Formats: sequence, structure tokens, C-alpha cells
Amino acid sequence: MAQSDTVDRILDAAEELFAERGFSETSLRMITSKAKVNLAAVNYHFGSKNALIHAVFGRFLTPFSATLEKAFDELELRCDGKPPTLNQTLWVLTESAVRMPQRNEKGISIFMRLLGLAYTQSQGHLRKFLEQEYSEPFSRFMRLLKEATPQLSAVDRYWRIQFMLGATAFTMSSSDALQDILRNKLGVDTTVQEIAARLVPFLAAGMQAQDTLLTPRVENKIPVA
Amino acid sequence: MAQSDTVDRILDAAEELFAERGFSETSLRMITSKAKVNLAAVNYHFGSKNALIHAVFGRFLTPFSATLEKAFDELELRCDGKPPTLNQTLWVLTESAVRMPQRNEKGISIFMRLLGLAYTQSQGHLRKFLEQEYSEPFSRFMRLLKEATPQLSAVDRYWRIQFMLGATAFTMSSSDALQDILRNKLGVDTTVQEIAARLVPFLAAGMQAQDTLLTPRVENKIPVA
DNA sequence: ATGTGCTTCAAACGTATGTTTCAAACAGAC
DNA sequence: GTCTGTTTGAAACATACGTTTGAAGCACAT
Repeated sequence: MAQSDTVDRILDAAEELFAERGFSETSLRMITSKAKVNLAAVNYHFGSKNALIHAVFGRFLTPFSATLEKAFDELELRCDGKPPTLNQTLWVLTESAVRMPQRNEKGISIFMRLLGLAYTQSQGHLRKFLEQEYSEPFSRFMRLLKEATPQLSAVDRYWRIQFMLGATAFTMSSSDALQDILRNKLGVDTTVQEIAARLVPFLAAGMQAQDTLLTPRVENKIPVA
Repeated sequence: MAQSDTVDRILDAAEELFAERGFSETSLRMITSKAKVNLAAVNYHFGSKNALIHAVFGRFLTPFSATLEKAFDELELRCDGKPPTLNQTLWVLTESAVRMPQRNEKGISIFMRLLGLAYTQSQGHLRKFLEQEYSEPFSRFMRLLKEATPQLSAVDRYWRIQFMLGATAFTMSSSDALQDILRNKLGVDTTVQEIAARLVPFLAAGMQAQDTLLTPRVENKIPVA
């Protein structure tokens, strides 16, 4: 699955175990025994469990954010001057994610699941690490979203972006399980690419929904029982 | 905050701590010391930590599912014969959630966060417990969704429902953090009710999106780099 | 007052965790 | 070969966890 270098073996094992069990639920002993490596190797090479978590994220997030930057560059070049549309922006993002060189066939869903976990599991150190390490591509994406949805108020846009992130992270993070269920229920096979292709129109439509429901005060809009 | 009965004190403390830290990250000692109760009381009254988790969910999910059933009854009665619309169905759900009698002002976000965690944290026992305990209102909701979106293929509907669940679970599970960020960024305060009021139109629009993008083969739709 | 059933309490149990230690093994330079 | 710096190894460390124990406390019927 990878070269037999200790560091990479640890990273591979940790990545997979974190993705399928979460951080707190994965012990160093599980990782080292899956990696066929001595227990002390983790602390020797990484310093601590938290640092290992950071390393796992850094290994796939750094190349990804580079890919993403280039893709955004191309996109803005193609649009010369005019801001890219919402659909274009979303497609560029999913493309970059889907086209990332993967270590194996599970790569994409591990990638997605880890991102989801980073968002969900309230690991303060991880959030801090990601914020200060990858703030640039993130805020660039945010800026593109803003320019693509000028009709939205800042507050509306903020929440809808959260909804998008949620739908994406959640679906992708359990894409394996969801694909299995669908296969059993309807006998249909799906690829991650197809899920992404279904997701983007969903997100774009939600993002651009004009809610006639929400005007001055929200409470009025909830029908009284 | 509550009556001084040991069981309730434990449930209150556990609920709050689980919501803000997750299950594995919350120890019985944290719970019992917050509840000002002896450590052994948890195992005495509930049997185990897992059983306590079930009890926490049962305490708010049982009345909620009863409320929901009644709300669905009313809705179907109001629509006599015709299937309720997507918007109606979604509103009835969020209404029932938002209107639940709360133990305190944080009640709603705790409720939401716990639901999100149940979905996200891969605690096998919890999923099993929830499935066999609350399968009925869940599948009723699914049936209503199906009748409200007859234009969708089964596969499309399946994925879009996952997208909805994801957006909801994710947003609600970190609603506190997201509210804080928004307050710092734009100086705006938000209630869970308002989040729900923004979420519903987003979901409805996404659910009803007609994706001109997806026709015979998906791969063609991803622009080649 | 006495006994009974339920509840609380402090203490301990066994296990698992992240981390450290220090000697052994190893690789490459001289 | 011998030295040097790096990596591995088995074992132990301290701490935290969920759970169990058995005595003490309590309310209440007899």
C-alpha cells in the first residue's frame, strides 16, 4: 500500500483508523499495530498523538490546497475580470477534490471523512491548526462564493455556506455506508464522482433559493400552532 | 435548574457535557462531579455509561417523537387525501423540534447537537438503539418526503435526502460554534429558530432542484481540465 | 425500637491510554 | 573496524477510565 518507511506506514494506518473510528476512539496502539511498527515510533517521529493528527491532515491537505489554488487561478483567468458563477466555483472545488491523486481506491472517501471529522469532533487543537495553516485557500473560496452570490445578505450567505459544508462533509464522510445502503435497497451502484455530480446542483439550488418565507422577523414565519 | 433527584441531576449534567464535548470525551467523573453526585450513582441507576447515553436520548426523543406523530397526523388530516407538500413536511418537522418544551434556554441547541452527534460519532450501540426505538416516526417522515417529491427518481431522492440530513445534522451539531463565529464576524445574534427558518428554504430548494446537468452519463458533466 | 429495601459513599479494581526510558540495532563516514 | 548519530525495541511509567465492592446512611412500615 505504501513504501515501507516507518513514518509513512504510521501515517497510512492512522489516516485509515482515524477516518473509520474518529480520533479519541483510535489509540496509538491500534495505529502502531496496524502499521506493524513499534509503539514508541509515533512519539519518536511525531512527538505526540495530536502532532500525528496534524501530520495526517497536512499530508493530504497541503497538496490539495495547492491544486485548489491553481484551479482557482485558471478559473479566474478564464473569466477575465467577471466573477465566476456559483456553479463554476463549486465545480472547480469538487473537481479538485475528486481529481486528487489518491493513495488507493478508498482515498477519496477517507479524505472526505477526515474533513468531516475535523469539523465535527470538537478537537480544539485541530481547528486551530487547520485555521492557521490553510486559511488562504479557504478565504479565497469564501470570497468567490461571495462574488457569486451578490444577491444574498452576509448573514444569509454565511448560513447557507454552512449548510453546503454540512451536506458535503456529511455525505462524503459516510459515502461508503450510504452507497452500500443504496445498493441493497435499489440495486444501484454509485461512484464518488456521481455523488459529487448530484451534490453540486443540490447545493447550487439551495444557495440560490429565494426564501419568500424569511423577511423581517423570523418568528412570524413559523406558523403558530 | 432541575429537581434535586439524583437521576435527573445525572441526566442534566450528562446531556450538557455530551452536547459540548461528545461521548468518548466526557467521562463519568466529569458528569458526576458536575451533577454533584457520587461516581457510583451512574452505574447504580443506569447500569453503564452506554445505558446512560441511551437514557439521555430517550428522555428527549420519546416526547419528541410523540409530538412529531401528532403533528404529522394533523398535517395529513389538514391535507385530507392529498399528500402534504415538501415545505409543509419540513416545517412540521422543524416546528415540532423547535416547540419542544425545553428544560432551559440552551435546550434546543443541546437537543440539536445531540442529534447531530448521534449521526456523526460512530457509536454503534447508539445507532442500534435509535433505530429500533424510533424507526416508526423516521420511516413515516421518509414516506412523506417520497410523496412530496414524486418527480424525483428513487436514486435522486435517496441522495438528496442524505444531503438534507447532512446539512441539518452538521449545522445543528455545531450551531453554538457557528453562532459564535457569526457574532464575532458580523456582530449578529442568531437563535436556533432562525437557523431552522433559514435551513428549510435551503433544503426545499435543493430537494426540488432540476439538475439539467445530470443526464445519461455523469462523467461528461465534469468539465475536463 | 427494629428490621427492610433502597440509596449513597469512599475506596479499590482491572484495564487502557499517551508518554518516557534506555539499551540494542542499524547505517554511513572515516 | 570503529566511531557517531539516528532509529528501533521491549518494558515501564503515570494517569485516567468504567466498573465493582461492601459498608454506611436513610426512610418507612411493622
